[in-house]
Amino acid sequence: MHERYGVADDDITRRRNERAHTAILEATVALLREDGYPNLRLDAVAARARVGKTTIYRWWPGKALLAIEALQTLVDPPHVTFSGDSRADVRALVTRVAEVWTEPTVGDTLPALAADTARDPEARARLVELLAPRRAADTAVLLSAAARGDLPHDVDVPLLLDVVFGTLLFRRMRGAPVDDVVDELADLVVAGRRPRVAPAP
Amino acid sequence: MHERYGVADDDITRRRNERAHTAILEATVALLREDGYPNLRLDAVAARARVGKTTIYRWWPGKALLAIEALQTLVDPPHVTFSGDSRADVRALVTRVAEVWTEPTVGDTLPALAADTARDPEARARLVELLAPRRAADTAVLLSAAARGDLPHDVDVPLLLDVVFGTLLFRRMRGAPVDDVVDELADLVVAGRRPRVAPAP
DNA sequence: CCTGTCACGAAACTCACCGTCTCGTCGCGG
DNA sequence: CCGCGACGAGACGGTGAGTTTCGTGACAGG
Repeated sequence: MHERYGVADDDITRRRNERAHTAILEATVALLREDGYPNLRLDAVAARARVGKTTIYRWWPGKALLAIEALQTLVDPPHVTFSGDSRADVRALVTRVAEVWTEPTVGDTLPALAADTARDPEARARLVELLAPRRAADTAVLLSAAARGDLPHDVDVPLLLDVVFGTLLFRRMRGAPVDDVVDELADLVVAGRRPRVAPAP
Repeated sequence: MHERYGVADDDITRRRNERAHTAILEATVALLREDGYPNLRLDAVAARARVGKTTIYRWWPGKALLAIEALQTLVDPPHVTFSGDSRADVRALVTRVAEVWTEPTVGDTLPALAADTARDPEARARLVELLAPRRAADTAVLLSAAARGDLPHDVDVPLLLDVVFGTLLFRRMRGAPVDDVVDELADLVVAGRRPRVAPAP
């Protein structure tokens, strides 16, 4: 065949369309925020991005994968700083998670995507990848706390992260307040202290 | 008006159709299990239940509410027994939750419903109600453990339940094993013991 | 300067499914 | 025997996903 086909697909395909590419992702984020994933129409994305629907389908196989890539920027961890105080670091971690889940674009879209990709292992894998950078950053926080001796040396970090992510997401899903439990959750992680009800004022 | 309108709607409406009513719910459960919520077609429900689509829409406003009611029987708690041993009771609780979430009909459908009802507070309320009986039963378990002195007397029961439900559901959503963490989670609840990695065999 | 190529935007199109509507049937009470 | 109302079947309109078609403009090579 021709030699040009030897180059990576992305290099060939995406050279021309920087503008369209980012415009599509931005439009998707905006519409996810306004209408939610179930009401996201690709016609609307195309219209807002001033792009033909063709262009969208040239790069993404469908609605789900487009939404996943669009969420990436929102979910990626900001800068994670280490204070050296495990309690403070973990509390910051929990707060960051609460913020992401509370963001409507993420908190509502994520369960929708989980449902949409339930029967498509490949798409599901992509969805899990979406959280990978954040999980990596948060893993580092817990490992550093463990190294400092503030967590058991053989602590199951992934499971402990699931406790934080899962508890907050579940509260979001059932409409319970999320921000209110940050401290209790941080104490649970860092001290094994089970949550108490706030004393009467 | 006529006196017959004084009777509750259900009594009037549902007298005639016992058969159709249960057939619809059973068909919905079966199709949820086979195809998943996103692929659930009401035409298919009607066909399998040998019922006109009209009959479905006579009683349910749409797909979401029908699915919620169909899940009810699966989510309702079986018999909850108290052994008197808090650790054993809590472990049984966690196991029950893991079983429900693992059941594909529930574990896949619940996030989908959460997404579908994100912009409809009334439907969302119904969805939360779906879990109410189970939550009530599990609340009793934790309260009895607290009364026995095995949990702090002022323990935040709802939040602790969110930890159990949320952690397991989140693991299910991200494709991680659910059954494997039952013991660790039970220990977290009953002793504040943070999860450890299993020692090498 | 001309020409072929290729990605693009716009829009028409197909297909599937939701929710509604129509119609003929059947069971039940009067 | 008659009439009412719920029923099953299926046709219908509307909406949105994903595909196809077509005309345009940017760029490269001659």
